[in-house]
Amino acid sequence: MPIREPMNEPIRDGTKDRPTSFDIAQLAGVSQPTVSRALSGNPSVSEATRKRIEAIARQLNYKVDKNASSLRRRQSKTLALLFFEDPTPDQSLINPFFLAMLGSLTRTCALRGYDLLTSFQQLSSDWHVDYEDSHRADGIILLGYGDFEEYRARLEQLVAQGTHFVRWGSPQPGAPGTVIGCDNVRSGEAAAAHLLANGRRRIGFIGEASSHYPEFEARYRGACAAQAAAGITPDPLLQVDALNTQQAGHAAVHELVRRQVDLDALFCASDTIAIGALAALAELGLKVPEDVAIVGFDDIPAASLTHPPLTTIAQNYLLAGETLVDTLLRLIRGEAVASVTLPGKLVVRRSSGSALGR
Amino acid sequence: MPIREPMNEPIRDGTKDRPTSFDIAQLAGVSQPTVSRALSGNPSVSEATRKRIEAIARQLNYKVDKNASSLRRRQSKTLALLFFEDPTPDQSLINPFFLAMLGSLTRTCALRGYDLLTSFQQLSSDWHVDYEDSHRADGIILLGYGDFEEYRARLEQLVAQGTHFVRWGSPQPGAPGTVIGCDNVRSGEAAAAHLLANGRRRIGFIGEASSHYPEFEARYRGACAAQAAAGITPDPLLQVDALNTQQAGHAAVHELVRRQVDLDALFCASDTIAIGALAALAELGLKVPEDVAIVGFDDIPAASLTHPPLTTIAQNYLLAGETLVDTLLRLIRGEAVASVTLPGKLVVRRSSGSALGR
DNA sequence: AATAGGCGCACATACGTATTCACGATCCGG
DNA sequence: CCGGATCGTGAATACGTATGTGCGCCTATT
Repeated sequence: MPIREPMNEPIRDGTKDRPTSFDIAQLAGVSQPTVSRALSGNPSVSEATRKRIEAIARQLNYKVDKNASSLRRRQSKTLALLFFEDPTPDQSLINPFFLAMLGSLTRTCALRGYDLLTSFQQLSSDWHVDYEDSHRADGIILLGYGDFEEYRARLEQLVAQGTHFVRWGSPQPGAPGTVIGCDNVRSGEAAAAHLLANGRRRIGFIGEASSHYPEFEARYRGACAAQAAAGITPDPLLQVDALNTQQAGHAAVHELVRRQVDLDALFCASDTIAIGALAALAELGLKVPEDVAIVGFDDIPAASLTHPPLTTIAQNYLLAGETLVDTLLRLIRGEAVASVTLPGKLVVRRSSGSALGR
Repeated sequence: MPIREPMNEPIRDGTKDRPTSFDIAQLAGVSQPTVSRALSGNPSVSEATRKRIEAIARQLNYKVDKNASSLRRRQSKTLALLFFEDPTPDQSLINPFFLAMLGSLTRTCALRGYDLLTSFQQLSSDWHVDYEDSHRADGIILLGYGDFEEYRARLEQLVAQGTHFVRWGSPQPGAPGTVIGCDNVRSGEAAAAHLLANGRRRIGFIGEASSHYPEFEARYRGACAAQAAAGITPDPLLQVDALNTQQAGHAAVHELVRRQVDLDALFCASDTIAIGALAALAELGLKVPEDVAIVGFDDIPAASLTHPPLTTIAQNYLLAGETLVDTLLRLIRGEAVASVTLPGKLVVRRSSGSALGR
């Protein structure tokens, strides 16, 4: 027995339920499949019929049911965005750089006809949230996924499952999946080279040099390379580990003081860290840039507001978001994709001093 | 003819397709409905059967198909978040306060078992994006929807359609729908009272006093009330319209200079505006707070970084996000809800000077 | 005027899950 | 030892859209 007896006889009454393609079909005097084809631009529907159907659909404010459509089509036209946060004390603060990228991500998604599901995850949590397995999303974007080694197994599981995903990070040989990231090494080089050009010789680095944050480590490598090129051997005592928080930056400066090392510049692995460092230096009565020149990383909105304004490496978050989305879409379409490295750009402000040196 | 001949005979072969509840059913030796019941916690399934099914589901990494589930259940367990942006030149900058709220929103959604669809809309765009009509979301959260009068018709259409939505804004009598917002009037009062207590008598206001931004207008009303209570008649020349950008704040200060008005304090309708104003004052050689005391609004992260640090009204974005989500969920459940006004809190920093006055 | 071709549309069905209904088994009190 | 309640499960079907298949009609060709 057919579900709807005379096929086009609408069962739904005048209740507040949204109209379905059957309702449109009945009013247009066609079958339901024709409605579906007309609204999806299928050329096998005549222009006259299409116009008629479209008019009725608009009039009834008919919208294709996304669930039914996704179920049948076997694709959701939705991407999932997963922020992984560091376990910061304040649960609400998100890496400003990622927030800046968010605008670009949603906009690009919209332009490509995709919706974006946003979610925050604890690094520790079982993020087997499986957006793709449950057909909620066609692919996944991972942000802030710094703890690479620790979670490598999970990423490899995603790859094995055939899940479509891209992540923002540090492109590394052998890393599972597709990675979009800033050229951290070269940008680190540029930052250090800038400080060297300003006459600085004892350059400290605040940020994990371990592989916990591959990006930070790459920035440090670049800074070391620049110093080596200038004939300077980086002093390990000048490097302090720090998470990506102002507090950590603040504490790191005090750690350097405790070590009684001589330094005339600081390269901070992120602007957030640099802001904490600036505060600590101010408390200690050290002048920036006269006593200590500072360079940050990210060019977050607050970077131009610090005192003095922060010299930093700007990441192109507009391009970053676009690249993440478009790469993921290519992956979903089954095209071959490669990891992408985007350039960073030195933005000189007052915190790094003039070329005349200290 | 039944769709699947012997009901539990799986049609899908060993391809990379995800398993369905039929697959689980066959392996567990039960019917598909039992699998559905077991996994959704239906108590009419025996504990033994449930355990068996759960084990198999976990082993196969089975996930309920969200589309099929939503289609059948007629609810998506998803909320849509729509950011409405002012037409700022830089398409990428979002109101920092809203970004701060984003974390709270996603977290609250996750806790309540909901997904969050995020989208940016141009104020001008036809945002008949109809997330609820297409059954993509069960309800909608509107942020940054300041242009109240102009779009009132659209909001009323949403109400008429029975769409579930809440918006962040200024609770006003007769406003369509449910509104969650800060107590802008009282907060404006507090800001002005603070300046008055510090001996200021000529208090300027930067921000739309028209209804374009109802929130800004309410803040201005509060400030006027506080001055009136102190026996001061606010000078209309001391009020300058400004959009919510640094550029506008900057320009507003120059406008005040052009008007040659006497002023010893500025209450800015947002921190973003205040930051622009600070920059303009610095250019003009005016000292903050000695010459001009400043109070902002929002307490965005950058507020504590300005020079001098900005006195401002903090909005509790954690509570705000929670309230938005929970109110919307009550609306969806069909419960009666009322608009909510949340308190703002004065955060005193250096930009407003000491109690000793100018 | 007969036929080949194509165009436009209807029919049937698939997508995977949730829910209603009914039925058999078990349990209990009388 | 029997009737009714209770529990656990299977059968059937609904949710709304998209698509493969095939049929009728209209036009163009001989």
